[in-house]
Amino acid sequence: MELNNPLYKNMGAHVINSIFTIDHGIVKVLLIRRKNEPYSKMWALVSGAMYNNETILTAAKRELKEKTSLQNINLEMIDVVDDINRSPLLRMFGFCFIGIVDIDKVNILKETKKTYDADWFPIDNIPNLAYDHNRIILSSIEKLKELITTSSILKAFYPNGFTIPEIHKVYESILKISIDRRNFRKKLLSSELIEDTNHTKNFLGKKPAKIYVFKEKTKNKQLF
Amino acid sequence: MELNNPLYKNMGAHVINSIFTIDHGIVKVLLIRRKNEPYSKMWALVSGAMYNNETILTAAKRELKEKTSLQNINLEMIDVVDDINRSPLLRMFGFCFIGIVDIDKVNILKETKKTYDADWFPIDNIPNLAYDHNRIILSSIEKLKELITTSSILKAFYPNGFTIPEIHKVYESILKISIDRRNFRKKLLSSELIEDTNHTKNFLGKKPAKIYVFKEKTKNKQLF
DNA sequence: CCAAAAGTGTTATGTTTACACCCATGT
DNA sequence: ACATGGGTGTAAACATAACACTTTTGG
Repeated sequence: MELNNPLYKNMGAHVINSIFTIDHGIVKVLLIRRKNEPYSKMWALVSGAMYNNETILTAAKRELKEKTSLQNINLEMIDVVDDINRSPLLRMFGFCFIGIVDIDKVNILKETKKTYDADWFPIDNIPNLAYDHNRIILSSIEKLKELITTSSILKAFYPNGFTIPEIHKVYESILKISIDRRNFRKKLLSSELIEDTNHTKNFLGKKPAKIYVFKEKTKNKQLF
Repeated sequence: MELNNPLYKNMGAHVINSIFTIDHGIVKVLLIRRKNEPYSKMWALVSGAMYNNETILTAAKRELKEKTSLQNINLEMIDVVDDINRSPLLRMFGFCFIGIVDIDKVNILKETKKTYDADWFPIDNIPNLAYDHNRIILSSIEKLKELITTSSILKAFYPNGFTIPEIHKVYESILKISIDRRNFRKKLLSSELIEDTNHTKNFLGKKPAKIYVFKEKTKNKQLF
């Protein structure tokens, strides 16, 4: 490779996180409001420029932490965007990630050095976003549906285990379908993706529900 | 983004193509022998450095054409590798693509400005490769299996249509399983991924076989 | 003892597997 | 006419879908 050829270098990269949650049955995505140019004051996915001495995943986690304080979130790369003019400043790749968090267990920073605000938006009601994030959030929503049926992206969402009725609602919210309770339970159990923990979770005035966890190995079986 | 920060730029990218074919039932991958440093004289996947004024896919196709003369091949990005030191010269992303061609319909250039040789290697017998291509070819083989069961990557392999017995052998070769002829036909037909062309293909001394084509829309249904 | 949600079983329906015979062609 | 591989149908096994009752808890 002729390193003196300027065509071979002078590139940079963004990392762009679509962080989802489920809030009372509504699927929501985390957005931040930018302070800096370009696209100052606009809402955007949790994103930023990557350093050339870190890995892509490290950059994604760093940006997420810097702009929202979220840590230890499982992120999965789902796409690379590379329109030549997608950034007005420099040729920038966009590495897109997806993650899912429990809204009740996280506390989002409202303002940071580079952001004015941060909030959860229902995926049916997303404001106009900076860069090419309008397109990216749409493909992330599609990918979320795909991931939930073939892999257990939900493992990260329920690190301490989950009950089957809980996760049932999550599937219904994301896929926008309704699934028979009893058949859902049977399918999930027979998939061998989850296992019983011998613990139960109590809900007020209701029969306690068994707590399950995702097994380590993912078999990549299509569920729905 | 503070453009004067050197951490934000000075990156480059490789495009790395795993081109597969099926030669008399054996799955093979296309390798080239490098002329230039680094890794001069070593075998490698069909790859090269991307220009900062082209898209990633354009770069992948350009490299494929420059080093093998192959054109109009359908390429799909399957992975991004980003170890910080994967290239000794510069921070380089590696964008990995997969493609599949019909060995009887292509003619590979043996030598180019940047390559000494090019050849097809059975995937069970691959020489030591340049860069991190040993790892990449392994994940490409796994991805090939995955793609063949969920999408019709074979569409590009059979642009003029195929017969069911032909494609049946391809599935068996790649997945290394045996599938009942009659059930294979039924599953593929009922998947609605393919349609009859009302043409037939003659084989010497055998009953002519119907020619099918893949439909445009891919439904992403898991077949096996 | 009542309401609310968790947990279980059974039958019907659809899908996949296993398997055997007939058909069109070139020699 | 026969050898070779293409094309079709059917019954058994298995998986999925539809559906109703019992259990545990807090109030």
